[in-house]
Amino acid sequence: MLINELSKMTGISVHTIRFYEKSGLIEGRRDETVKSNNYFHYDEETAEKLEFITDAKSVGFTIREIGQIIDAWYNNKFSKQEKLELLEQKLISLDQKLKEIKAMKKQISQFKEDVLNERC
Amino acid sequence: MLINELSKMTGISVHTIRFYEKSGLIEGRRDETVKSNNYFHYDEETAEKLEFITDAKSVGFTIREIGQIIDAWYNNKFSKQEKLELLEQKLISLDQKLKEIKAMKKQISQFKEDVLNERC
DNA sequence: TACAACATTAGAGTATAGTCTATACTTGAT
DNA sequence: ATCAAGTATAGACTATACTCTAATGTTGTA
Repeated sequence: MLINELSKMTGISVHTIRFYEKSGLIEGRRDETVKSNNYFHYDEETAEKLEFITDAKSVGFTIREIGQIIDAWYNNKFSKQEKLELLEQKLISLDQKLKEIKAMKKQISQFKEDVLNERC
Repeated sequence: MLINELSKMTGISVHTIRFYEKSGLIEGRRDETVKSNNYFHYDEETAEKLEFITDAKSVGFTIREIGQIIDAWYNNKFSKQEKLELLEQKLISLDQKLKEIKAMKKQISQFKEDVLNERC
């Protein structure tokens, strides 16, 4: 599919998709048999990656981190051992985030208590 | 205390503390009895706020959101009802983040499985 | 009194992650 | 053939959250 269809499928703007491509997160391929244009073609896997990017961004991963995770899964830039270590690190950082969020929930619940009881 | 002491106490740079002050998150007060300078003085509560800001940033709240939470707790810009609603909204958004992080953990665990079993 | 350390303000610079504009070419329906 | 809609590239612009510099004044200790 071309970029417009990919954009509609994923809800990510054409501009942003191009930005992700320049950032190395996804990669379209050109159809060498077509000489009249140099349009990029994208497959289902790219759509999957874009959905993953959306989810990964919302949990706070940066573009760079997301790129590493994608490389650890879809590509072969890393050895098996390197991939496993990288993914394990990300799992650890997610556990850390879980802890921080739970602590923040407690703090804000306490704020609510304080407001309810006119303690502030 | 003066800004340098506050900085050392909290581990936040003087520059960043000033940035937070300009952003309305904290507020020093001037000692009106001292005419020779216009130094700002900060209290323990400001140090607490800065610790809260650090925690709140790490769970992904923006400066604007953090400002609202601080206003809902330390100040009286909002009515009791408004404060409770704002804090409740933040609790809901934290629950949402928890869900997203748990889902992301599952996804990355699956990536790990795939790498282990050479499925990618 | 000298002077290093600290204070203030205004504004410039940086990094991240987009978002948009301009220019130019291609495609597909009428 | 025409023309709206789609595509590519380069680069400008924006928002957020810092981070730093310059200029200038103040404080406290030797």
